[in-house]
Amino acid sequence: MNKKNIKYLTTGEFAKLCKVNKQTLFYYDQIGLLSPALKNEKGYRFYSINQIELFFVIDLLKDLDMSLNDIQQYTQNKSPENFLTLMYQKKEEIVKKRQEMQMKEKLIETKIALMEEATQLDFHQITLEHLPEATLYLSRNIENITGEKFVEVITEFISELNQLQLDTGYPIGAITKREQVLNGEYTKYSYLYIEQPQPKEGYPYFQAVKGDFLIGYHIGDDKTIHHTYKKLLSEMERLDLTLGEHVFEEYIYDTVVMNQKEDYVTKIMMQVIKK
Amino acid sequence: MNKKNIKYLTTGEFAKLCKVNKQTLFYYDQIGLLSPALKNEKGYRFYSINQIELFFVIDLLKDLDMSLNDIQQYTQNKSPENFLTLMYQKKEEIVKKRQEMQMKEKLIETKIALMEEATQLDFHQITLEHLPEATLYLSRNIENITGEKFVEVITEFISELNQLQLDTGYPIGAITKREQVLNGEYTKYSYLYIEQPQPKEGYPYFQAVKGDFLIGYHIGDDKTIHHTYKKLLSEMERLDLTLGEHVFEEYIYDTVVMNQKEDYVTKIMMQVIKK
DNA sequence: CGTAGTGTATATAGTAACTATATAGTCAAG
DNA sequence: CTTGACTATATAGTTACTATATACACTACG
Repeated sequence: MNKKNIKYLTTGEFAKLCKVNKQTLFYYDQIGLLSPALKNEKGYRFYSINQIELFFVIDLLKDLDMSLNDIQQYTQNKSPENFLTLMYQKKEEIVKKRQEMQMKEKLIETKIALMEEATQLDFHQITLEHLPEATLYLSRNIENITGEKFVEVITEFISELNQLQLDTGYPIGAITKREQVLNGEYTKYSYLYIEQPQPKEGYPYFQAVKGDFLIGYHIGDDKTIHHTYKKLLSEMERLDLTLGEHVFEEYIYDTVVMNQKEDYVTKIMMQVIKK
Repeated sequence: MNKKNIKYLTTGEFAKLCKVNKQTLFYYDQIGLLSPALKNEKGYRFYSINQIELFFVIDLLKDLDMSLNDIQQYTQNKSPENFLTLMYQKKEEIVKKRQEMQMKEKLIETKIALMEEATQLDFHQITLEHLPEATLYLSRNIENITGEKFVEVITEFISELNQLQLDTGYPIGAITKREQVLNGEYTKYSYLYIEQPQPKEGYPYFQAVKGDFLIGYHIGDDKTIHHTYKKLLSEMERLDLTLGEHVFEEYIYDTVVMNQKEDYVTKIMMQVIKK
């Protein structure tokens, strides 16, 4: 900003230039963050035009989640060197933030795709489908685990998702082994999982076997899920199929889109082998 | 989120899972945004594990600058359709936000580059340089303009920069015509400008004539800039050059990095023609 | 020259979304 | 049966404004 500094701006004018409330400028003056170049004997504030540049920098820093207090640390120690240090630091932060934003964009896209898909489904239909290979990120084994330990495992699992940026927007599901299912222990899960459509290298993934799945939907509380399992198992027999290694369970509709447990929908995917 | 819903989490456990303060969950319960699945007779809260998914969605929406109040509008009208509508809307917003972030990343890069360059300069040196063609975005003419009108023009100019996303991080400079400079009216500027390294199509730009420039730096208040102009003009004569069409002025160090006007540095670029 | 209308100022209170603190009740382990 | 770690509520404090009330100033018109 530059030139014609003959002319000073009143608080109102400067506020308009900055696109902020006049009160905000009073506040900035009060806390000593950005004071007008001049004050006349009546207490009227006058800002020089080039102060807009400083305001823009303050606004930028604010946008990068810097507190006014921290910004003031800089404005009270202005220098080309300190400015450079600050900018280098903020550069790093903004790059990280942009990447996070891109992740979240993807996440929203996935949520949209999943929900669009869900609205097309007939939850009363049982289908036999061939699923292509998918990569799953697994939790620790949770087969024989106490309540307390379970909280620990799931906290760890979710921490990992955040740390390794594996939260793709796909639902967190649960895997049961054939053994338990044949025993009627439908909710004795072995692992939690989340699908990784673009798996990163170097993490311990579980490569889900591609293959044939008998897919059905359970409407309602998990407590009654055995009904749906029984229906699926009898359909399996009817189609002359045998149960494969694993069963996958994930929520289609959960607390995010429904108010009552009665309206939740769980997708059950039974791995099957054609005799 | 899923499974093993046999086990409920206490407020402390759930807070850890969500990576927030316990107080925040009390607060969310209080305002009715996210209440625990259960409360026992002693008032103890118990969250079901799948409530983490709802928390994550709330957290995502918050991250996209949605107020808790607005989020509550959704949570009180949950449905797959409303969720989709919301997500489509937020998708648009996040795309816009990501683009703004990318602009700001560029802006910071430019500020760093300019400041690094500045720290290398010898402000007492007058140099003759050949500058490549640069594209400038210009303000309205400000040659014979009253103080009031000037505020109007500059406000308009800055609004345009924001609206058309032309704030590249380069300084706002001022152009003077040969006529005024020869008359000794060094601060009778004709236009404000900002450099556009990657000019977009379809805007009325001023294509800066590439050519030879005599470049000097003024240290101190603009009020004394005539001294530097005189030095530059006499150096021009010494080198047997004639003044070209325009003179460009921009701040190298201003209120952003310096406290006093005495420390400001202005770069003066005089277009010259070799005889 | 007085007054209406707009502008400026200060002071104070209110807002959102927490965060911290104080006080008290609960529970499980030794 | 007491200690220590948890739970709860209630209240006050925080940040970065935003709104409101009141008073003074400046300008333009009749």
